[in-house]
This record gives sequence, C-alpha cells and structure tokens, in this order.
Amino acid sequence: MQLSPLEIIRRESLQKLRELGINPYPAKEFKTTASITEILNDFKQFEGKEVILAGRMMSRRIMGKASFAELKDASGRMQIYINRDELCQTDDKTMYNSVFKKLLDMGDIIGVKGEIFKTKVGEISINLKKLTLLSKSLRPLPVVKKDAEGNVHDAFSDPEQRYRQRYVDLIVNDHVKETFIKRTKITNSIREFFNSRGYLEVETPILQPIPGGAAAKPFISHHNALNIPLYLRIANELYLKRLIVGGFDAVYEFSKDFRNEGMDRTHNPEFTVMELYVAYKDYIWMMKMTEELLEKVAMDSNNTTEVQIGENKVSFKAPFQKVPILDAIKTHTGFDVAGMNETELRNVCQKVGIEVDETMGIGKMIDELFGEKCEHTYIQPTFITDYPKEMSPLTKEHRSNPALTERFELMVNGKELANAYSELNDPIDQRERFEEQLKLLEKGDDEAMFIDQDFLRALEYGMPPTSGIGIGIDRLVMFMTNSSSIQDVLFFPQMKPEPKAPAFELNDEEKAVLKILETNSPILLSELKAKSGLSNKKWDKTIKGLTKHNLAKVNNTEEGLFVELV
RNA sequence: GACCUGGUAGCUCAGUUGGUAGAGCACCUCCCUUUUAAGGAGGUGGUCCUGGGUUCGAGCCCCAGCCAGGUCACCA
Repeated sequence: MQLSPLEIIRRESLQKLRELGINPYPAKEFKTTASITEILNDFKQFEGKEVILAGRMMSRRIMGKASFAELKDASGRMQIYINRDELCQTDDKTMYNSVFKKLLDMGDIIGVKGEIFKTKVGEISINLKKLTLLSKSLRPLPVVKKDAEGNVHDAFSDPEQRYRQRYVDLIVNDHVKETFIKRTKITNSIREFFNSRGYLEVETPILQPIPGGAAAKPFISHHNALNIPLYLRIANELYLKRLIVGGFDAVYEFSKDFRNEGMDRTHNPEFTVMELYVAYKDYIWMMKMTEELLEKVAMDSNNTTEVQIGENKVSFKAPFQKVPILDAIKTHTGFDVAGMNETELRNVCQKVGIEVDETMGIGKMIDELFGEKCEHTYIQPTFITDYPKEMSPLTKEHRSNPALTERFELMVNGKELANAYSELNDPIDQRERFEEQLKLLEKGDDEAMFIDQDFLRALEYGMPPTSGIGIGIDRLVMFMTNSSSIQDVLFFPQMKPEPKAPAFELNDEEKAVLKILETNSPILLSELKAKSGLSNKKWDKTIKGLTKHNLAKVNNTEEGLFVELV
C-alpha cells in the first residue's frame, strides 16, 4: 500500500505510543458522565464540576505549556484547555510533551476528564486533568475552519468525496448530520401519527416474483434454489392491499423501492416510499389525513409550518388547495380538454408545443399536458385530483364521471410528493384494467404493469372500500431540509464504483532499466538513457518511476548526472 | 443516453504563449501558560485522473477512456 507522508508520520506515532505502553485501541468501556451539548446548554449546572467526555479531537492549538483543542462528540463541539502541570501533576511531563503535543493528531478519538469552566474570552471549556487515547486515527481529516463571522474556510466540498466517504463528510461538516437527524425526526413523526391512530406498521416482500403496483423498470435477480427470477420491488401496493383483504383496517410500510432507471438530483435507484392503506375510507378522507400529517411533520421537524424550499416559502398549514387536473390544464393552457377524443387531444398537444406520437393514449397526453404546462406552477401544497382512467389502472372509477378516477397527487414546490386513490376493489374491473396494461405492454410500453393473478384472486375474496397513499419520503425530507439533491438526504447515494488504485508493480521499461543498472552502477544518466533505447517521454516516465519507488537514485555531481542503484 | 463543466499536495484552489510544479490551511522542527481562522521563525510534502499522440520539451495542445457535478431526456 502506498502511504502519503502524513500517513507515515501517524503510523510512526502509533508505534511510539505502543512503546510508551499506551494501547492506541483499548477494549475497555469508557464511561462518560455528560455530553457536550448538555454542558453548553446548562453551563451553570456544570460550572466547576468534573465531567468525563469522549469524542474526536478536531483541532489543536499548542502554546508552550498550555494548549487548546476542540473535542467533538455526537452532540456537539467543545473546547478543551490543557495545562501541562495540571495534566501532569508529577515531574513526568510525558503525557503533555510527548503524547498530547507530538503523538496525538487531529481526528484521534480521546476520552477527557476535567473541570468545566469559562475562559477569559468567555468560551465554555473543560480543564483537562486526565487524557485517555481511545482510538488512533491514521488518515488526516480535511481541515475545515470557521472564522469569527461564521465563514467556512477550506470546506470539504467535493461532492464525489463527500458522497463516497460520507463518514468524513459527517465528521467535518456538522450540517450534514443535522439533515439526517431531521430525516429520522420526520419518519418518527409519521410513525407517531399513524401509531396513535392504531395503524399497523408491517413488512412485505422486497423480492417479488411479479413486480407490481407501479409503472417502472425493475431490477431483476435470480433465486438459485428455486431457479426462478425474482424482482426487487418497484412498489409494495399490491401486498398491502392483500393485507386489507386479510382483515387489517389500516396498514403502512416504509418501503425501500428499486427502479432501474436514470439517476439525477431527484432520483436514486433505491428510494423510500411510505405507503398507507385504510379500509372504509376514500380519497377525500385521505386528503384531510394528508394535510394533518404534513402539518405535524413540518412542526415536528422544523417547529413551523412555513418551510423555506429553495427560493420559495411553502406553507404546510392545512387545508391545502384542491384542483381537478382538467381545471388545471384549462387554467394553464386555455384548453378545455374534458371529453375530448384522442385526435382532438393530439391537436391540443401540438398547439401547445408538446411532442406526441401514435403510442400515446388520452391518459398519457393529459399527463403530458399537466406535467409540461401545469405541474411546476404549484408551489404551495396542492391536491391535483380526478386523473383520467387510463393513467390509473389501480384506482376506483370516479363516483360522478366514469372517464375519471378518484385519485389525487399532492404537488409541493412544483414536484409530486404523494399519490393517493380510492382503491379499485372491483375484481372484474381490475382484471380488465390489467388487460389494458397488457395491451400497452404489447404496444411496446416497457413500463406497463404485469398481471398479478394472485392479487386478483385476493380481490375476488372481497376487499373493503379502501383509500391508499404513497408519500415519497426522500422528497419529503428534501423539502423539509431544503436540500436540492436527493444525494443530500441519503447517507450513501448510489455511485459508480471508484476505479481501484493500481497495485504497485514495475512495468517492462522499468524492469529493463533496472537490469542495466544492476551491472552498471553508478552510470552516467545519458549513457543509461542511450542503453535503454527509450524515447524521451518513456525514459522520463521510467526513471521517475524508479526513483519514486526508491530503487534508483540520480546524483548531480561535478562530472555530470549519475544514476545509481539504491 | 446526449451535451456542458471539472479532476494539480491531506483539504480548498492558482498555474501566463508549451520551458525546473505554486499559495493558504494541515503536517514536521523550534519559541510561546486562558487562545480561538491563535501568533512568530524555519522546513517537508506531487501518479498534475488514466492511456496514447504532437513536440527538443506537455499540468497546459490533440485523440481515446475513467470518475464527478450540472443541464436535458426518462422517471417518483
């Protein structure tokens, strides 16, 4: 392994610590008596008291016989004050002079025992009495500094490194941790809301023989023992509905779903959707529930219903606006497309500049019209309702218009956040809708749904009228944390594998030159170059390679440049 | 998948017409007992993303590739 000079120094320090009888990776439990944030929030309570803390040393300012360091634990950061003669009460000053000043490094994990006090300039600090090394860090951390005005200097900001090495990102960029803590607050808030109503959290299969419940390309896998293909779920909808058939009144699941499609700032191949199904309800009830839920989530995560998302201030205060999709299209394009046939609709699309082809049906075109001309305008939470039947194969027909369905999508900041229906529970209608999908499949739509015979069988036993909703959790977290990329709300966003560092091995040219050197050392550089028969560029690379690996050495003497074997 | 931009020290970044690879922070040595982007003096550190090509000479020019970000397409 090729080590950088900084890494070599740290490994040497590690060795010296061992020689001093200090185990750099002790096994024993280290009991702390407080957390940093606790102390900072309640200084009076802790002032003058002795505490034991543990965390990572994030910086060090050595000033002769006294020093300051910064300790970061899971809760926050606090300054450590180290006075040589308080840390080392006897004549032996090794702990300060060698261990603290020389052998510890930024990034080391340490335990500290000392008294809480405030320095002359008013910073709450711990006056170190005992120092314990808990884990030695062998790689240098990026150094991120903050000045008096709060400006960050040399921020660790390269997105590739931040995502590939999220652990480093979390250590040095405090705001990153906040985002993920908020993510958990949000899911906890949703669970609280549902659990308090008696809804049951369940788990359903991720490996599915038929990928159903949504229109998307699945990841395919294979089960060896059964010798059958299995798909990573694109949705869990059909399984949750089976549970409603089975007699549960309300079930929900935080579902990791997988879709084999493009990646961008709002799409990751694996993502999380919360799906909820409640028996004896309809989509109108579901709108009300959604308003209440999101208002609570905003309060629990941000302590306000007014959330800043990019340049927009978005209010999650219930109730939200409701707009039928055909009204939205009328408002934003000027065309009333209600009741139009395929040809008429195609004309409208062409007039407003939407490309259409023969494979597109009424539903698809309405979806395009909305997506292109309307969607982005709904910044405040808005329920877009009553989608055309063709786009919604799992949705119950609208109670007053058979061309439409009882469906809504919730738009926030111009993006879809949730999708809900009065669920289709007529098994015969459902079978027909699946068969429509099959026709689309044959037409070449590779995202149309497969027929899930077992799901139909379940419906034939009878499913109560039910309303269901799916909420995109990653997107919700993006909104609540004002993140513009899905990568910022996933600990480990999908990345292409990084290329492996090439193993150190001499190439043919280097081997050849080394062979010449073995019998002629030292040798004039120009002579060696001539003997090697290499071009200028190859020669340059080869000799640099050899000297770098410390196999050869170039000496500049009065007689000229000589190369010798090391 | 297409296009645009980028990849140089541990981190953040300069690098002129192609002519010995730079800065700040970090690191090392020394000074400094309440500092805080601590300070002062000196020093170390490089696969300039990879592979070809042009050239006397390439971090820089040309070709191919890898990785990332952005925009678009597709999608939630």
